[in-house]
Amino acid sequence: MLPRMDPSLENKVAFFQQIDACRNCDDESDTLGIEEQILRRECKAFYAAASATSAFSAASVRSVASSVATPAATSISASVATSALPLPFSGTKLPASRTQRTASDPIFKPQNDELEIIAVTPRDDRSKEATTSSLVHGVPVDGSIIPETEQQPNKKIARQRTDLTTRMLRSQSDLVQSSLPSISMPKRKRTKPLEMAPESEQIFKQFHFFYIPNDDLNPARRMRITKAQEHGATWTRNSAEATHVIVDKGLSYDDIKSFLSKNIFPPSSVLVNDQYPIECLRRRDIFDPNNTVEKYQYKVPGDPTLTGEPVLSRPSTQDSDASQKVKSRRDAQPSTHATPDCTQESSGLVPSSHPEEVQPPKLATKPPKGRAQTPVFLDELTTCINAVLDDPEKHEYLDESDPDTRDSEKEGPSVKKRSLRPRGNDWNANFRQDNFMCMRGGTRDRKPSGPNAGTIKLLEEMVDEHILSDETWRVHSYRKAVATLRRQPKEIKTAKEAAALPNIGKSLAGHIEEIVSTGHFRKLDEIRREPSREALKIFSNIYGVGTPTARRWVELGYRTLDDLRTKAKLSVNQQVGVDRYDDLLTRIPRAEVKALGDHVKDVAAAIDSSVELIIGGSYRRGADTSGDIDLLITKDGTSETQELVPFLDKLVEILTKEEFLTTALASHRSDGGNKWHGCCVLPKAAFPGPKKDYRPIWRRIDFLIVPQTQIGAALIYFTGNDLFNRSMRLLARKKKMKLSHRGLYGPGVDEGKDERKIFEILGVQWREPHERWC
DNA sequence: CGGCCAATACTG
DNA sequence: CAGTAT
DNA sequence: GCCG
Repeated sequence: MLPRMDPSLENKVAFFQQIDACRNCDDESDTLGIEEQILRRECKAFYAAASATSAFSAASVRSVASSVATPAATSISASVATSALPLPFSGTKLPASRTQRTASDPIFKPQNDELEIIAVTPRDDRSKEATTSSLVHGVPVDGSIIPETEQQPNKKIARQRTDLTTRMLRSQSDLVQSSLPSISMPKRKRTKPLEMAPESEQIFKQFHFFYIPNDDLNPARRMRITKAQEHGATWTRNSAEATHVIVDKGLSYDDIKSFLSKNIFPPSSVLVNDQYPIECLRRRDIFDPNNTVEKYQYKVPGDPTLTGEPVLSRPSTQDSDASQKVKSRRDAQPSTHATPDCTQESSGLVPSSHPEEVQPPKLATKPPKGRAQTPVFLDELTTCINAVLDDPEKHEYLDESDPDTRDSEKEGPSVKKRSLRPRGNDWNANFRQDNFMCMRGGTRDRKPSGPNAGTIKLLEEMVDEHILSDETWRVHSYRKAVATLRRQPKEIKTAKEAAALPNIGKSLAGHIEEIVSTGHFRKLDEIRREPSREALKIFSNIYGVGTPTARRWVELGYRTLDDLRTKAKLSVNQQVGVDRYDDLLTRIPRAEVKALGDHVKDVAAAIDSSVELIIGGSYRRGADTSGDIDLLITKDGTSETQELVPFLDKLVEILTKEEFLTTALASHRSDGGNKWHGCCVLPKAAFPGPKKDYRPIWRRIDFLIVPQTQIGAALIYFTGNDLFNRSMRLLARKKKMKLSHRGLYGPGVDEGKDERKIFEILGVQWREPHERWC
């Protein structure tokens, strides 16, 4: 699944780049624990009064915290509030996308949406999904499980919220009294006068920061406010003139939405967390918080614009579940769950009813300097696993220690900031005309811009070569270096300059200087000169062939696929890989993935209408094209894989018989065997164009049977992306737990059914499938 | 120096 | 067990 | 390859 999503070399490169980015996540994940703890501690303190029971187990605290972010009970009202929000967030996606996509889909299956299934978060099918989601992944999921967890927490939340509201209002009223928007500070005992930073560092000049809570009672916040003021910011208590709304750590969107809706904030204002100003200072630049690859780093937890979904449906936990699950809609229909409203075409509603909010195209970046003035909605693209990504050091400075140190901390340890390239899923591009670089309908795109674009380009090409050479760690280092380079605001010209940057050592620094000064990268040119290189690339793209085998063949003198066909001894799988070389390397349009999935679902329903099929992989993440199709098969009430084996056998048998499946690549499902790998082709009947033009393209397809008790973990695993998975697993390990496709295990922990709970237990903020691109 | 990009399952 | 794939 |  994940790995194969990018058969082509180019894609591989991109893939690795992503990995790199995620790696950071991983790195940071270590610290996540700390961060989390700090956050929770603060959160707890903040809501102290509200908390009835003081003695919470760590787990309890965690769940409370997470539920705070997504109280189900408030889902409906939340949506309303959200829609009414004056704040323009980025990313909200337009409704139109669905229609567009569908319409343009070449392989659209005319058949009704009957067997809906895919729970995915694809915006295209959003409406449907929402409707069907009721069943959700598993289980009584929505219905039973979630409710429980939410129930309790909600009450607390309510209390907390009240408190918060009070505080916010309080400051608000203060404001009224002292109409002085700017410089006047609340009556705060200012220990020390502001020590204004030099003019050159007054990066916040002309910006008005509105804090939530808008007071400086909290020492940490006071420091942040002071710091901001020293750099030119105006602390405003008038929401109407706010350019930035800075939300304290520990507060989720749900906590503040009612406040937001009760006050007027200019549509151009930006909603960010308390980390944003700090990062601006560090970078000495007002960058677009939505355009950082830091994923959610500067967003408020639960900010509807985070998810790519329409604001409308965002809120409840329920819908999130909905998005993940798939259901066989025929029966699902009646399903339940309330909130028909939400489910009700979010896509349709959103557009028409609240086009405005959704609208604000570019507000994230402030008017003045932001050099990275990319449209806000970009943030969706850059979304990633941020679960794991906070820079601990920074936080620590902020929260508990001397704020000054953070400034000095500029370069050093801050390796984290990585700017991911704007991944372009065309849906993002489509849904608004003012798009830009996201052209590309295939996969990720590369960003040629930037002061170091030229250098980056060559380094990335070298990465490709190193990948082929199987120099894993070198690739790793290059990627990190490229990431660092990518976020440099100025061109790095000398080795000295380069070496001063994190992740760039002596060696790479030299290469960088060479590239900048000569325009060439000799090592790259040399490697490229090797005639065997091309063959190596071709061979390693064959299914079933890795770099060792590819290299071996090259050494044997083979150079073309024909050489292999005639001279090499191929394994069964490799034979298929060679025979269908082009097919298997061809990306699968989203529409086809759906069509293929629908077909399987139809057959599956005929065998056993109670099984559920969920298309995972990149499709579930909303990708425009996929490298293969991953189908998760589960059924209510199952607790062991075995229980589904008969079904899988039957399914494969039928699909093979009707020639949907063309070949099996791995099917030994002896004991724990829980999967089937093979190839399939879209039935001619489903081909949209003239039948004579129909040409079956073999597609890689995987079936994975999963007992309902493990569907949550399986969904995580099969949704990826791999980087995301790795960071999750790493995090689990750091927390003395183990995460696999079967579940999350650890002392007192054994969760496999509920995807969301796994996130919770790990202390990772929930991320919709489409937010799991790293 | 050793770690860094995991955790497993199937093929041969 | 090495290699490949997920 | 970089980092600790």
